[in-house]
Amino acid sequence: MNYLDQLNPPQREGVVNTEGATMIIAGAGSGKTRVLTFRIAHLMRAHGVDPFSIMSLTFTNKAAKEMRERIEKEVGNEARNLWMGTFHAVFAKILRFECDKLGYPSNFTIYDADDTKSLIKTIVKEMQLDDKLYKPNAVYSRISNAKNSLVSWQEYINNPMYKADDEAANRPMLGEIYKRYVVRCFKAGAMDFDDLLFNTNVLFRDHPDVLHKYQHRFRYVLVDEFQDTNVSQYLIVKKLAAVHQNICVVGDDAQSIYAFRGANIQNILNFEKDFPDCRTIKLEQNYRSTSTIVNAANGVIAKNQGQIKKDVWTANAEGEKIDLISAASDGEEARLIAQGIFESKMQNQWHNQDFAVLYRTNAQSRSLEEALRRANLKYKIVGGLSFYQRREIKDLLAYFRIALNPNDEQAVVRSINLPKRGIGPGTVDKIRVFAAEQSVDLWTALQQCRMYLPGRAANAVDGYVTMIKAMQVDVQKYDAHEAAQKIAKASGLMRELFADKTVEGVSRYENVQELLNAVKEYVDNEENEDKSLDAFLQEVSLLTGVDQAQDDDPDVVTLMTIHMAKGLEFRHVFLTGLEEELFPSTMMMESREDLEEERRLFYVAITRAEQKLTMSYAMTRYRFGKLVNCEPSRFLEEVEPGLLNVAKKSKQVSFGNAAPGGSFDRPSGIGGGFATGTGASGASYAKNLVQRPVPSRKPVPAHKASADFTASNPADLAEGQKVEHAKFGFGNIVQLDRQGAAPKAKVNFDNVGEKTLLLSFAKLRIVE
DNA sequence: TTCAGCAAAGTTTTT
DNA sequence: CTTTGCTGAA
Repeated sequence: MNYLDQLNPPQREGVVNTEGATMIIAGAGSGKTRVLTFRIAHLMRAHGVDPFSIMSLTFTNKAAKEMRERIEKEVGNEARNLWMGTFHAVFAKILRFECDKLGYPSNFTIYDADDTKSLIKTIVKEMQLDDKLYKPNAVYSRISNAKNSLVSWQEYINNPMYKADDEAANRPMLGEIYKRYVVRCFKAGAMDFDDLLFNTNVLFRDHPDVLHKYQHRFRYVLVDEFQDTNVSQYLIVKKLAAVHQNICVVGDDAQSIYAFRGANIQNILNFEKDFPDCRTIKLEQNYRSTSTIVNAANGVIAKNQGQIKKDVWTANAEGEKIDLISAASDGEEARLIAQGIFESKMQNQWHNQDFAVLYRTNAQSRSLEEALRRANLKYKIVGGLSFYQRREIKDLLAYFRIALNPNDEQAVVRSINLPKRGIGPGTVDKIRVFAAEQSVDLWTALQQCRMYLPGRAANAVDGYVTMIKAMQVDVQKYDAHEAAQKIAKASGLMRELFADKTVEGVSRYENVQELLNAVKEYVDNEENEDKSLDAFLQEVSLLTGVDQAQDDDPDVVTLMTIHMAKGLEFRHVFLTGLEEELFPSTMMMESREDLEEERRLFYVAITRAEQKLTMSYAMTRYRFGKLVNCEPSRFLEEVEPGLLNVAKKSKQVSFGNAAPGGSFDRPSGIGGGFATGTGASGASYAKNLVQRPVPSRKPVPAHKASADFTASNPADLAEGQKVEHAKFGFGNIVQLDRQGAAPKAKVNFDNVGEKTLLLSFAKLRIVE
């Protein structure tokens, strides 16, 4: 068995000991994916285990796909039959079979974060609560935490501890919101992400026969990235493995970076309690990185108190020192990074794909993108706004959803007046009120609109209902692609987008075409047995940023958040924005645990690098359009100075008296670590650098527009064009900006002076 | 109901 | 800097 020869002793132990409970603590770059793939291959090849009885849970769909491909190489296409995917995807699949037992329709909708937030918003509004206090994000994170800890709304309301907490936070109605939210989702036949796990737990708890079935089906359960599982997830796998006890979890407590989502390192400790005979294996040899990088990472993570003892080491060469770039601004930082990539490419004969630029927040990608574009370096952004989160895509998906589940409230709200059908928010409210008062389905309320709506609105709603009914027929009759095309056409969305000849309009139309292509691809893919639109939608709603179809050109620089980079590796990593308040993030700085999670994030970032690491920070950065002063991150001080190579590129920056071994200049009272203890540390010394003058507002003289005034198509506008505005009179276009989501024109008006107008809002008529 | 125009608020990380 | 939400006019 030659594959066993490719492994070191602990790795081999992890592969061949397939029976019983196993916990593999795998240091960064120690080959845990390799162990996991070989373990599964070994099960199938050496023990003849049926792939249908192996469940392997990963963190992203992409990880699952890669692992499946690697296993396929070992065992052939039988690997297809493995149950492999994210927790959410795998249990959504199981729930589809079983959820009638919980009272859900089998084609239940999955609400994404947008749907969830907008539902919470409407509930808060309906309860007439202060939306400043009950912000959707805050409310949802509270609900989400409850669900991930398996606290139902009943338990939540009855638990005086939660009540006290909420009252202390001035949000006494949270329990009621939780209740209404759950009820509303249930009525809409919808589950949010947390429900997929919560309801799986409910299913297994209340239906022993179902649990029994799956317990016996899955003889082997494997969990990757175990450190990032929450209580809800852990209980599911614990129950599943209770019969055969063949459970293998792989993780690294040092890389736990999802506590904000309910991930619980405690699971690792619980595991040893729940499976007392468990075999614990440590993988400590790092094969990925130079010793410089491994040592730097070790030094950093050693500052954390709570961790499992581990000694990550490497036999790799020392490699280059870690470069540290200090830039005067975020713009300069980006420029120096582009330059750094260019030089590294030349010097090492590396390609674009060998580079990754990592940052803490998505907002940081803008300046980096700009610099890379200017340097002619091809790049891709992983995550951020995914294709399926674009407005036009979500609009069309909303129609798909209604055709399958006409009670999907969020989809109805989204689509009912799009394109404009004369059904405004007032009418929508009336429909909702009727549904609530008569306690009927939303779909029933829509069909009975004549009973409570005035003629004109009722006609409009009737038209909508008729259209949906036709779509429902299409979905039953055709495969996903044909149905999707018919729905896209019938909805009127295509016509509206096609008519829009602006740059953005054209690209939106193309995006919709792209979605239809994706449906086609889905239908043509032999691996997908179920060709219905329903199946396509289920798959799509669980896609993540990393899962997206890669562009045609693989040789590109990768830009992404550190979170997205987990599990990946690159020859040369640039870690940017190492500034107090940004990284570690102010929002995270409420406790020692918070700081330690940020430090683990730093650790993850460092250990992505194979050959070379470059870190950078800027002294000033734009935030909310304001220039803000920044201080170097405390994390920089935690990197052993001997491993650092401070670039001398920027003259504006001094390191104070930072002789080797010294520390960075920092205002007194801040100190290293978290001496001040409060979340406010650091906030005191970041102040606005530039006070921008408030533009004086001139009164706008009235202008009588000509009677036949009509707006020009914004696409026809050009710089230098003479135009007339309905309100401001005549002027010349000084500058056109079609870059952003909202294109703008700067116009110099004869009477009013320069004004910047959003093109979509501008009533500009071209003057010959 | 729709739309232009203006004011205010918002940016952690993700399934 | 962007996006969202409100308001008054048609």
